[in-house]
Amino acid sequence: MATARKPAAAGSLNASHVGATIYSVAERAGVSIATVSRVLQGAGTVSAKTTQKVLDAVDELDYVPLGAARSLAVRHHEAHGLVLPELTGPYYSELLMGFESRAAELGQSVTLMLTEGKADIARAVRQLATHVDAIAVLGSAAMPPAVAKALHGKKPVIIIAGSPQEGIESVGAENVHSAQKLTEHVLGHGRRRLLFVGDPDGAPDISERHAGFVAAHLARDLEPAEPVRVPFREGEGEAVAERILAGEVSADALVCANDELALSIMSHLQDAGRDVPGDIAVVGWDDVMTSRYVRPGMTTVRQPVRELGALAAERLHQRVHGAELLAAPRILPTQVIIRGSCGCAARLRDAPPTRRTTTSTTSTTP
Amino acid sequence: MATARKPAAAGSLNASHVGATIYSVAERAGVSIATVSRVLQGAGTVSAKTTQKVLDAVDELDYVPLGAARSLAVRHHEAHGLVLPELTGPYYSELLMGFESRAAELGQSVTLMLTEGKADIARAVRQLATHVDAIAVLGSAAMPPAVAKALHGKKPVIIIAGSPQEGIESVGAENVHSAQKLTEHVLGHGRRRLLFVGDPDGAPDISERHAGFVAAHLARDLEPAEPVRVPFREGEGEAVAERILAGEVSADALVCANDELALSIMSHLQDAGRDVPGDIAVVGWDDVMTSRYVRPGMTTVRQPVRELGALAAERLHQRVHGAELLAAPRILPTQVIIRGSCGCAARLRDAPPTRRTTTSTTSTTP
DNA sequence: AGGGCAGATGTAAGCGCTTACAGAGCGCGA
DNA sequence: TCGCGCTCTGTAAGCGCTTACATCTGCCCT
Repeated sequence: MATARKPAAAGSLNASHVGATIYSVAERAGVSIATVSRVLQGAGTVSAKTTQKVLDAVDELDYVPLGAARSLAVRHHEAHGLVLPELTGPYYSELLMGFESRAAELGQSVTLMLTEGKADIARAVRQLATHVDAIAVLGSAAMPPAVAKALHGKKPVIIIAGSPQEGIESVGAENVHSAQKLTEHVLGHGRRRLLFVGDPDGAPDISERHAGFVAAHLARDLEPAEPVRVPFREGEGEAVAERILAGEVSADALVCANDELALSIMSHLQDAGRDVPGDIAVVGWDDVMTSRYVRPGMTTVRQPVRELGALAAERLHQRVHGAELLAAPRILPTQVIIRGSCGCAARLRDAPPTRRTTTSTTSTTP
Repeated sequence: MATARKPAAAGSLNASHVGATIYSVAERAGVSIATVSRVLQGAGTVSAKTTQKVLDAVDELDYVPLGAARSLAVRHHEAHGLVLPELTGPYYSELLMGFESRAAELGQSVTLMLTEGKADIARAVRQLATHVDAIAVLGSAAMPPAVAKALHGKKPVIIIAGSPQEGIESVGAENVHSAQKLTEHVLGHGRRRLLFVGDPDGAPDISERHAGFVAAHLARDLEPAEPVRVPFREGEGEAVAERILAGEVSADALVCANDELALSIMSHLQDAGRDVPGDIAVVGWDDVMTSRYVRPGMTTVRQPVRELGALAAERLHQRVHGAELLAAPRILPTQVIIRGSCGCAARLRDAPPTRRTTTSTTSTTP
């Protein structure tokens, strides 16, 4: 009879209880484990009759292969890691969806790690690295460079929307150019006391947006004001609104680092009786769902977030399979979405996939 | 010299290039692989001096253990699978955050799978099962019972917010009771032509909410109207609003299956000049961020979604470590959040963590 | 009829790690 | 001084799978 290295202790009773192995399946089908493996991997040639016998055995035993054993043998985890700060708001979720979807198409599973709330991120990343073939990290996810260093060279790493680092691949959405366009648009409404709300030092993409904000001013020989440095958190909007209402800062337009902030500020200003955009214009970034529902509609910038995630998964996969590291970051174009909050004639509402847009671009930096 | 079963082909050149193994670390530290393992696992007793030698070697070689090998040896993946339909809206993200966070605390990594867009879900779940110790599935994620069956018994499975199935553990948020309370509240405003918007057959929790809606009517000897069966998708709100505006259906209050739907409908009705809640009240479910920003604020129900995720991770972990299957579903209490859209005196805005609430409860069904 | 060949299957050697068990070295009490 | 029991370390046997290679059938061709 077939090989029987494994006495399979539980074999005599309910073999499927603890878990059938390739041995039990082979035994049941009356073939060798090599044949079972061949049938399951679809590799090699196995006669139709034998194939059926094996499949039947698999079925009867409810055989679920042990991934670890396969991974060890083929030396591939067939899994990608994704490191994000957290998941509030649509940005990260979209990214994750794009990533998961492409990874799945490529036959890779995705292991997610959230950094927020974790005490020892370096340790967590190292841990993650033991289970996956490659890792994508969101730029702002606080990943100590040391860890990146340790990982890089061992496993492919890609940075999403972060500052490109020597020897590590990056993908991101265009920021500077579109921020400049957006700012120019606001300036075009005759506003002159614009304020950038958000912390340019907080995250690489915010920094780029601020750069665009500054560039738009310089292009018109205007002096850009100092940014109002606040973190993202929703609550911050209130604080900013208070300062404006109290007259501590004066402005006729706010260019916010993201929609959450913009929405919160606008809402507070309106509650206090201010007219948006009459008294003050407010624009955001991200085009979250709420931005379509508020009155006036929020003028903002839409990023191809899902595509970004998919691209990261794709590149990781290619790298795992031998592709060379791409030195230049891949930059995806964004879209400026004009609604009413910037001072444009308010329209009642946009059809969800708004088209009244300006496209600002660039792909793969020169 | 120490064991050298492995000639470690690349050993002579840059050993860390392809990846150091426990053998190369052992060799470099001048100890056996068992000692290296002991140091890394923190198991057994190893002298301080030896420990340091090993740690140094690990550092110098940038050693990252191969998770698969460990998993194979210990017969544990130390990973939990989570199956969700998709990730739009805050619900799934919150759930995922709660799940990931608790799992991480327990030392488990999480592998995410999204069913939306996948052709062969059964195959995907099977695939997932090969890499994880246990799986949590969102109730409405279309997971063929056959798959559940195959998995159950082999690996612990838990259903989140789904219809409990014999032999499979479940966790969920309370629906019936809070839906009844919410409906009663609306009836309390004198409304009599309430409409339930959403498809009770679409998902188990919607069905429960509808049951509460019906119960509230029966408690007052009122006849509940037939539900307006529409899927969740944001676009559907418009269609419903059109039907109301066209007079095809008449109602003075809408009890919607979730906030997305409620918000969309309310927005369309307002655009058409209808007064909410004056002409018609609208209430939702989930307490998404937007519900705090719209005017009037959306009256809704808040679920402890994050806790739900954490609980699922926790139970899975316990089950993996031998805990018995819990027969009764664990039900977490929810909170009815009263704002203006139900007809209550509109207030300008709520402090984000609104407190003007009714708490509706129950834990672990009798 | 015999040789050759291709297709089907089996054999066995790992993949890198954990861990039971055994052994070595050492201090200490009798 | 000897022996006992520690503590620390090494040996080696797997964990369940993949896969190169060997083997065994038939079957066709000459």
